[in-house]
Amino acid sequence: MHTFHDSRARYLYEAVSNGSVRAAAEKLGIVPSAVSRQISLLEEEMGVALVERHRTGVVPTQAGQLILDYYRQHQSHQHDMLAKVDAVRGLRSGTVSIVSGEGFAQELIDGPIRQFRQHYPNVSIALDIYGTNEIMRRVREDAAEIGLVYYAPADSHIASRGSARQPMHAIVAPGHPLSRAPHTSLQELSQWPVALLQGVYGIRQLVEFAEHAEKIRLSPALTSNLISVLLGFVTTGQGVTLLPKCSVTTELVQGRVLAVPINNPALLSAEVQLITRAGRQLSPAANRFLQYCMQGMQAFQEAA
Amino acid sequence: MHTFHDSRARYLYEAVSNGSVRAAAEKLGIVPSAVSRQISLLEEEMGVALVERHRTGVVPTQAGQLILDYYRQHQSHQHDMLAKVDAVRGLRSGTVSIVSGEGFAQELIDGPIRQFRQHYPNVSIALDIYGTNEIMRRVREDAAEIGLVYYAPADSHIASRGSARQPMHAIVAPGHPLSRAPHTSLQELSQWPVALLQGVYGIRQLVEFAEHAEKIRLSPALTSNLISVLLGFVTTGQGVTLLPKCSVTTELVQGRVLAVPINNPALLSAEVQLITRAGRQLSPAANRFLQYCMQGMQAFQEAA
DNA sequence: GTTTTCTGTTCTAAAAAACAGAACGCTCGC
DNA sequence: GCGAGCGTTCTGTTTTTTAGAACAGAAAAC
Repeated sequence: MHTFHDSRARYLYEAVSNGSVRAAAEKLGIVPSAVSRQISLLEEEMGVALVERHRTGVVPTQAGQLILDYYRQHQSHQHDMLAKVDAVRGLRSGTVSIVSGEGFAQELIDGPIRQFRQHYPNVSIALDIYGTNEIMRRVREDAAEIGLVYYAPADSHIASRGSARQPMHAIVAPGHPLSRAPHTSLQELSQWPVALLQGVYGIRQLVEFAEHAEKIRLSPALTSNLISVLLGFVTTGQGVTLLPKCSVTTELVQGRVLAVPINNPALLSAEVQLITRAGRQLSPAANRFLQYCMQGMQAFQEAA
Repeated sequence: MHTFHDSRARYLYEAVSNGSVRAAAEKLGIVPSAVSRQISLLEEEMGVALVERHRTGVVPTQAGQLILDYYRQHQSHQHDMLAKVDAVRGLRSGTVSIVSGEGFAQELIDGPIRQFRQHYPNVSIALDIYGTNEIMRRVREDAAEIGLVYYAPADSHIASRGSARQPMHAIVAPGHPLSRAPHTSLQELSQWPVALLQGVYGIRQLVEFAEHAEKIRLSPALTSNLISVLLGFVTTGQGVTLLPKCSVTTELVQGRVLAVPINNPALLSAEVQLITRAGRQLSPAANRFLQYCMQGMQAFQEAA
């Protein structure tokens, strides 16, 4: 028995459904001889008669009935599958996976994610928080489709799909001596106890780059892997930390902290990068989400 | 979206399963470009990318994965269907439907049906008992595949697939005056009370034909639609009945009745007919059962 | 840095499959 | 007998699929 051709089963189905080969041919928009031939070929392949030929038309044999039952079920399954694919294509289904640094999570959730979910409520979003290196690795290895990262190291496997300037600021408590200053400098900051992220984070790496450029060394009084820990250090009046504004938007509007610009070329020109793996074909959902992110970043940059 | 080609889904499946287009091509015994092209066509039809092309091979997208899931399930269903068809073809499944007169049921069950069931235990047999006219109608209208009928009227829609001489006998009880006679005649029978089947039965119609030919009228003391009723009339010593031997085999071997030949051309040349609808393509099972019936009839005729 | 060696893809011509159209055989009912 | 309906068969034509070579890209080996 050779391979079964489902297209031929359709001819059998139409012939039996419409009662005759000629009626099936008319419905299918082809000539009766083609229908007859395909049914004959199917019978040849199956090694058994599938229809009885009468003067009045055709009726299925036992074997033919089995194929018809199969064909109807098959059509149903195919229809279901096509609906699922169409849902993915039409962004009525699917998942978009994002990895970002902790500092962007709040902005993402309150901005692009909220908007995207309003338009495509059935698309699931996976947002995972990691350090810079892990973000790069996950995007590179397709564990996530989209990455949002600060101070991304150059990587030929990674493509930047957009960026926004996010200058580093000194984050201080409202009563702090620096809170009134219009701007500050690394030199000035070195006089205060400083809390910084761990070295695996891009924010920290950028700070170290600036330190190196200015030949100034900030001795961190506290390091952590969570921004909220640094903010606790600041809000309790123990010192300052260095973060982009977007990482502390909530605390800024609440007045719990203040952000003071830092006069340093590297820190001023710092950017947040929207990345994907180079050459990757993103899912329709991820592609659309990317557009929302780029719009959000543009708006954020204009507002700043 | 055009019609979905399952054959193309196979190329997608093999490409993903084997990790690369080239490996799929080798497994399928075709050239990689053909696989690549078919996948591209499928993507074009679906309007969405189905695989991501990497240096190392291909991996499915979300939409591609949906098609793969569908394809695996589809393959399973197709396999099941093919197994069922193969079972019908190999007589490991299916049904053969038979209609016969009451007089042949016992012979059928103890002969062809028993043998057929030994060889093909998984084929179901439907044996229904009707009068001659109803048997002819059911075979003609495909309500049954095979008919076994006595004194079948000519019918262009009905094809005789075999026949056996079954002379009509006078059935009498052991103590009856006729029981010792080597043969009898219609004339002689008219002297006794007679039990006959209803007019719709071929046996009765044959008797009436013989009556007409000899200008003798048997006035039936009892008519019934069941042979067992006639036999009850006979075994209780109330009179005689007219039946072929095969209708009373059980009672003959038990000695409960005796069969006396009747000197009448029509009754002597009576035949049982094995019939199917003319031009009908019988199922494999019915075809085989027909062979068993023909063998059985031949053996019965030789024994008689 | 260059070459090699894997990917998948594209292109044109050839092979295969499906189809169109006419003619045929058959059966029924007129 | 004859027309009308059915499925089938046959012979070209059209469409679809495949073969084969050449190409582009990227990683690994030289």
